Amino acid sequence: MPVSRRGTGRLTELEGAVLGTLRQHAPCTPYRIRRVFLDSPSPYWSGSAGAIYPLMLRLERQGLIRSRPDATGGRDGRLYTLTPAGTRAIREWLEPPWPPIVTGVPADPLRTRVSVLEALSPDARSRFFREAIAAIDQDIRDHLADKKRGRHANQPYEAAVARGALAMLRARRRWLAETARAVAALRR
Amino acid sequence: MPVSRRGTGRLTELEGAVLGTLRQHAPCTPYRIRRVFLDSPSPYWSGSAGAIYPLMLRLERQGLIRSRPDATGGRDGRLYTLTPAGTRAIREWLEPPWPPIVTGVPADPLRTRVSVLEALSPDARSRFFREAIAAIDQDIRDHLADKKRGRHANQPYEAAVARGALAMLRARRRWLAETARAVAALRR
DNA sequence: TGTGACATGTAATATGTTACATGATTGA
DNA sequence: TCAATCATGTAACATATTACATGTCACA
Repeated sequence: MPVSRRGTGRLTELEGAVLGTLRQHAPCTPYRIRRVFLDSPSPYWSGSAGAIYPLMLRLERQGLIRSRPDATGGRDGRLYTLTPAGTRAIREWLEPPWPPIVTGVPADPLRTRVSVLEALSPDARSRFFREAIAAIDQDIRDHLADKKRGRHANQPYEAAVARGALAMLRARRRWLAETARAVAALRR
Repeated sequence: MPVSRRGTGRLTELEGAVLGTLRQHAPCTPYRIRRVFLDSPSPYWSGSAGAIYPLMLRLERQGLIRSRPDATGGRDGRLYTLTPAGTRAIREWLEPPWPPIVTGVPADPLRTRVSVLEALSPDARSRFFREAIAAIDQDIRDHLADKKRGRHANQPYEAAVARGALAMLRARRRWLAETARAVAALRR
């Protein structure tokens, strides 16, 4: 699905993320931007070539970015930079007012599944919580390892983003553990 | 975007949510299911007709649901029920192992924006945090009002989902407030 | 010289959004 | 009787995914 509904005249989430990434790395190639998504710990940003290359062509046609030939790499490619209109578009995307999907409760596939959990046997339900908590714990460990390795030191916004991701993982873990207890109590 | 990448042989998020909702309300019309999405406090589930009707036709072709004519409504329509294969598909979708997008850090449009916040002036940054926190506070009030009104009383899983959504809103609010303070400190 | 990682794309496909058309029901 | 809402769809469109084709580079 087109996941991101476009507010009037506004950028989609992916467009905003691409322009924002370009702002930090310009001038750069589409692959450089893909790399940022591919290396991101969030599984949400796939960074697939079929998304990024066509998107950057569209943004250039819209006048938000500009490119020049790039000879330095092995193959021919293009180096992109923001235009003034692109910079304005980023600001408009960043600033309020936002569409409801921006500030509202974020989607959570585990929460969606819990709403259907009645469909499982009691044993399978216990297993659901056990495995989900284990998976989140693994994610938390990965995030902490990243942090220890000094990723984002001296990059206050990236560090804040990492703290935010960690906070969400922990809050979700807490909620799952509580819910597991509540569901186990139902059983009696 | 197709928001949900399909694990091998598995349902997408929307398919899982539709089958799960059907399970709770069967036999019912596609509109009944749309209604659940439309009434959901999460802005993620749009419940647009153009998503639901074609999706249910597909699910029927795949043998996961079955329909019969419905004369009770004003216009002709169809009443759907799950097939045994549909019930199995729900269980498979619910149970581990899950693709990374299920247990990983959920996407958060506000977090994405924070990673680009350098693009704003200090004043605009302050405004960003002020407005974002205000929007979340409003959401929290709405959720509490729903709760007070007794929505989901006696429905343990729905109640757990509501608690989860509230927990995420609060964790996000806390993170935003902390980040606002950290950013304000940078300014000096 | 062959293999795997890096890099630049394109094509076919799937699916969600927006917008529209249509009809029934309800209440002012 | 008019408007709004409920309800059932369809069609055009946008855009992300998967899979593929291709070329370069490092290095064994």
